[in-house]
Parts: sequence; C-alpha cells; structure tokens
Amino acid sequence: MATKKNNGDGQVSERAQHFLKALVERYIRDGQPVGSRTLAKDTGLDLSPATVRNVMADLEDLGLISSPHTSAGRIPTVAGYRFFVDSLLTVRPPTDEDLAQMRCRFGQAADLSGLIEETSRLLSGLTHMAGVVMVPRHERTAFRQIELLPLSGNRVLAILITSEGEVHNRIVFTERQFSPADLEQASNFLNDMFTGHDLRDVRKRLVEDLRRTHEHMDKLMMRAVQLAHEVVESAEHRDDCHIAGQTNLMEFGELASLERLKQLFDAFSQKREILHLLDRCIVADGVQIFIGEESGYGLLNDCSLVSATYRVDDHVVGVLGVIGPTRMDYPRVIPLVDVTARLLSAALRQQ
Amino acid sequence: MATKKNNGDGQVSERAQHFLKALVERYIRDGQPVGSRTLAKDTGLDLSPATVRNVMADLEDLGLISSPHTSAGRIPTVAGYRFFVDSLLTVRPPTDEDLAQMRCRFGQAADLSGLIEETSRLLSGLTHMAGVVMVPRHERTAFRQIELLPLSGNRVLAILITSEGEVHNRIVFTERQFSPADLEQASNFLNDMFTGHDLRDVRKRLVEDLRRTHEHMDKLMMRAVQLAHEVVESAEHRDDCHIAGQTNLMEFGELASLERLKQLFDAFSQKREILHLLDRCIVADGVQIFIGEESGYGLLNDCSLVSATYRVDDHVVGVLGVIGPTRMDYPRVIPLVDVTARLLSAALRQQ
DNA sequence: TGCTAGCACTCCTGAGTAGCGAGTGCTAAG
DNA sequence: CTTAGCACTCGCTACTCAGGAGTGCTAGCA
Repeated sequence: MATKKNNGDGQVSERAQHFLKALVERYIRDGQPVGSRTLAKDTGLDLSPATVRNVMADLEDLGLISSPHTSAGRIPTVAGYRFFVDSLLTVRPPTDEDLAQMRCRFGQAADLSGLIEETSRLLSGLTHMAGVVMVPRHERTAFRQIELLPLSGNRVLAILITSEGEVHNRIVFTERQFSPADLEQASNFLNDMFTGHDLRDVRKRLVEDLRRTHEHMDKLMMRAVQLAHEVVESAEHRDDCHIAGQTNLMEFGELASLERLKQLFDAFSQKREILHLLDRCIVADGVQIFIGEESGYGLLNDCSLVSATYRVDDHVVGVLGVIGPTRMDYPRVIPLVDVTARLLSAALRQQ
Repeated sequence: MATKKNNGDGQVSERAQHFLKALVERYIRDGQPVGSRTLAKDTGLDLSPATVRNVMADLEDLGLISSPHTSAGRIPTVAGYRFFVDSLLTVRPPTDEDLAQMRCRFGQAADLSGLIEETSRLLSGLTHMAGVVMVPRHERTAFRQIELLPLSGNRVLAILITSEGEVHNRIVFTERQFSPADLEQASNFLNDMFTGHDLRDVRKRLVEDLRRTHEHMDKLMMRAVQLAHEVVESAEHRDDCHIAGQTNLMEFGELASLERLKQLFDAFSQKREILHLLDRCIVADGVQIFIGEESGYGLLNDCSLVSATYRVDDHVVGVLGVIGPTRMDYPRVIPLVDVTARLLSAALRQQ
C-alpha cells in the first residue's frame, strides 16, 4: 500500500482541491472521463501529466474520484461532487437572457395552478432537465365559504372556497336524499361557524365535533359537519406536485438504459416517492442538493435533485427543484433554482 | 415479371386469407418475422413449406406482407393488418377475470374526473399499453349556478356549477374593485336569467348580450355578463384528455429506440396531436382503428390506436382508446376497448 | 394444374481476433 | 517535488468467418 502523501489524513491539499474543481467542471462539460493530459491543460498550472496523475491518485485514495476502468480517465464520485458543491463551486448567475425569460413567464399565469404549472415548465425549459414544483401547503389559508348542493341519486356536491380564492369540490354519497332547503340551512350553519377561520383550526374543530356530537346536535347538522370534514380534508391533503420535462432526461447518455428510464418515469407518474423526497426538503430553508444515492431512493441513483423552498410572507409553503443526472451543471442550475424560488415567492405575494 | 396467380386482380383467395390470418396471429404472438416452415405448421393444413412460400409470394405481391430483408420471414404490412382487422379477425371476448376487474374498478371512482382517470388506468392496466380517455363534452349540460366572489387586488373569482355537478372556476382581473354586494347582485341576475338552460345556449346568449349590451344595461351587469362568459367558455373549452401507462410502451421492442420514444412521450405530454386524432374518432360511432401511418400523424408510425366512443343517453360525449405498437393483440384489445366504453357509458348514466 | 423436393443463394447473427488509442502506474533521474 | 520514459491494461472498432434461417426457382410427381 502506498502511503497517502496528503497533509494529514483525509485533508485535501489546496492544490488537490484545485484539480478536483477542474476535473468536475470538465466532466460536467463533456461527460467523458477526464485523463491526466486533459486535466493538466485545464488547470493552467503548466504541470506535466505525470504530476497530475500523482494528485489524481491521491484524490482517488480519498474516494473523491474513481475510474470506470483501468485505462480510462477519472470521474467524480458522489463524495467528489459533494465536496465540489459544498466547497469549490463558483456559481454562474443566470444570464440576462435567462432572467428575461423567467420574468416574462411569471407574468403570464393567472391562478395558482397555472402558476405552478408554468414554473415547472420554466425550470425544465431553462435547465433541459425535469422541473418539479410542489403545490403549496396552505398554512395561513382561511375558510371562506362552503356550498352544499344536492345532486341526483343521493349525492351532495360540497364546494369549499378558501380566502386565497382556491376552489375545492367533492362529491359525497349520503344515506338519504336532502332537500335544497336542508342543505342551505346546513351550509349557513357551517359558514356562520367557520368563515374567516384558519383552515387547520377548522379541520380540528370538525374532528372534535364529529366525536362528541351525538348529544346536542340534530341529525342534519351532524351530517353537515361530516360533509364539511370531507371536503376540508381533501383540500388539506392535496399534497401534490407538478413535473415537467421528464422526457429531457432521455437525452442524457448516463441514464439512457431503457430499463432505468422506465423505472424513473414510473416513479414520476406515481409521484409518491418524489413527494416524500420533496417533503424532506421543506424543513430546511433555502437551496438543498441531493446527489446520487444521497437521496436514499434507489430510483434516483445517478440522479441529483437541486431544490429550493419558496415562501409567502416569510412562511415556507412549498418546494421546487430540478431533477437531472448527477453530472449536471451545478454552477448554473443552483442559482437558477434559487432565483426561480424567489420569483415564485414574489409572484405568490402579489396574489 | 411473374404473372399474379390469384383469381382476378387484387382478389385474395380463400386460402391466401387463411394464411394471412395465421401469419398475423403468429406475428402478433411472438413479434418475429414468420417463415414458411413455421406458417406451414400453424395453418394445420399439412402443406409443405414450398407451397406456403408460393402463397406468401402472392400475398407479398398484393402488398399485404413484406420481408424486412431477403432471408427473413414475412411480417404484415399496414394493409395486411387492415385486411386482418376488417375481414379475418376473430375477436377474443374479455375473460371473466378481466370483466371482474373492470366492474370493480368502475365501482370505485366518485366524481367525473376520478372516473376518467380510473378508466385510462384500467385500459392501460389490462392491455399493457397506453390508455387514453378524452374528457367528455357536455352537450346536454345545463347551467345551474354561478357565484362571483371578490378577491384581493381587483380580482374576481367566478365559479360555475353545472347540472352534472362539475365545478369550474376562473379568476378574472377587473378594471375596478367590486363590492361583495355588487357581485351578489350580479350573480343573482345571472342565475335568474340562466339557471336550467343548456350551457351552449347560455354561451350564445352571453355572446349576443356582449355585443348589443351598451344601450339598456347598467355597467355592473355588463361586467357580470363578461365574467360569466369567461367562465362558461373555459368550461366548454375544456377539451382535455387523460393518458395513463405511457411507460408501458417502452417494453415493446419495435418502439425501443430512445429517439422514437422521446418524440412519442413529448407528443403525449403536449396532448395536442392526440386530441386532434381523438376528435376525428368522435364523429363515427363505435370502435375505430387506426393502424400505423393511417392516423396521418408521423409520430404514430408503427403505432396503432383502437378507440371507441362512449355516450350518455344515446349521445356520444367522448372517446377512449388504447395506443400501442402496430403489432398489438387486436383480437383481445378491440373487445376490451369496446366493453370499457360501454361500462363507462353505464357509469356516466348512473351519475 | 397444383403440390413438393431439392438446391443454390442471400443475408443476418454471433463469436472470435487483431490493432489502435487513451490512459495508467511505476521507476529513475533532474 | 517534478518530470520523462516505458510497459501494461483495457475498451472500442473493424474484420472475418462459419452457422442458420429463409428465400426463389426449377423440375418432377399426382
């Protein structure tokens, strides 16, 4: 075993860092394992390939780079990318062109769901990868109005309108037919009780009412509470996300196995795992990055996620981000995601 | 040039038809070009390969089959599939298992959009291809109620509820702020005027009103008509469709080029072309089949579409279908699509 | 006249092989 | 610490070569 020639254990020398940076940047640029000769030129230090090879050997010992096979160049490992992203990265702020496009796109959408969709498209368009936006939680959303309408066949249409102007509706089967008058009475009752209250509080109240209701409430009101509970719950559970530009991922050589892609796309269309992952991002503020296996979801191996939270009135309400191959252009993507999140926050504040 | 040995021109002899049928069925089964030896066994007529070759040569002259290269077996051409589907097909009705699954799935969904989604999933699940359902037009849908609510920043939330219990909503910017009382007055006005009327008629009336309104209507009502028009129009224009199981198409060898698949998926996510195609299916009643280039959309070469219309009260309201490789199991898929359409019709009637 | 056997021919496929080029690790010298 | 030199390792490409599947044609048979 060769002794490690680094200063101390696990310490990466100044020069080694410089090389790592150049290597990652180069590999991001053209996706080919980087050899010593190439890297020697890239650093601009006028060193011979042999010298570079020594440094590369050190970096390999530290687990920051590896070679796919004996006689190929080196590529960054997950740890290598991580080091790069955490310590070496010089971000490349969005070009004026990019900024113009972003502003323009944000001007267009009218309502919330349009905004979400447009944002995910924007992300995928700018990065040529998959853009994903999680639909915001409504922390501060208030109950505004509920409407109960009879339909044919013992069904009731419950419509909930929030203070933000979102409309949720749900069809509920009931055991018996209610007259329009009954339902109007019921909705009046609910509106009187809840209008203006925070949606979360409303849900809590409804759950309580459902439990200890039997005594002092007539049957109609009990049923009304139940209906309201259903629609409020469906409104709160609307933990959804929007993904755009999935097909962009087919262009990357490293993901190009059909099998791999199928798994990935299936995951996208089920959304479940993606939602979990995004949920984990929401706790930390600002930009977060998961590289390769770091996400913990086998599916996303050789993929990275760059995410950022967005907010309304200093309250984090959601996450957006970009999913692409581990070899993505972090210096460009990170600020893009960051700015997009800010712009979305701004757009939401205006509403 | 060899003279064609068929009886008359373009006529396909009884025996040739038998062979064509066997060949198509065989090719559907295992996706490999079918040679004369294999086919000789399949027909059960106890003929030698040489004889079969003669017949195959005839079929090739007629353009019903072709060989990918000199020394491979034959595969059906588009015309061959067409002939097979039109004249030779013996359909294989859904198994009891399939039927059970279908009935069960149709029982679950509550509201319209849930039903649409479930149906497309059902189609893709049963066929292992892509299932597509066009959201129904509401020919006979009536205006039930409109609600206008003020939001912050000169915006008005317009909610339209139809007789079928669908809820459409739209946020509209207005030039000035309206008070809740104003908007209530306006919505009362609209409800009085339109409740119970056919949605199409309503739209026509609204357009007329918009034109010759200036004289005898006050400004608020004019604006109300405009708002109503926007939401009714958006409700009518909701020409949308739902696609499920796209990823299934990645499993078919004949579509497996990445480039091909990317085009296809892009088309799916844009939906535009698919919608056009489905629109063309809606005019003809019952099951329709587009094989390969027949669809006219270059994108769908080597794909087929099997579609069927569905209806409410003897009125065609939409189309559903399955998209898969030209080499699909028509004898099974056709009845499946047919039955699904019937079940969806039934489910819609119940609503 | 229709069917069949035989035969030469075509063309795809897969295995095996050789050569090239890129890149490495090691060693010895500056 | 750096560099030049050198042997070595692989992966990639092109090439060849046999094997196999299937064809078209022709001539003979019922």
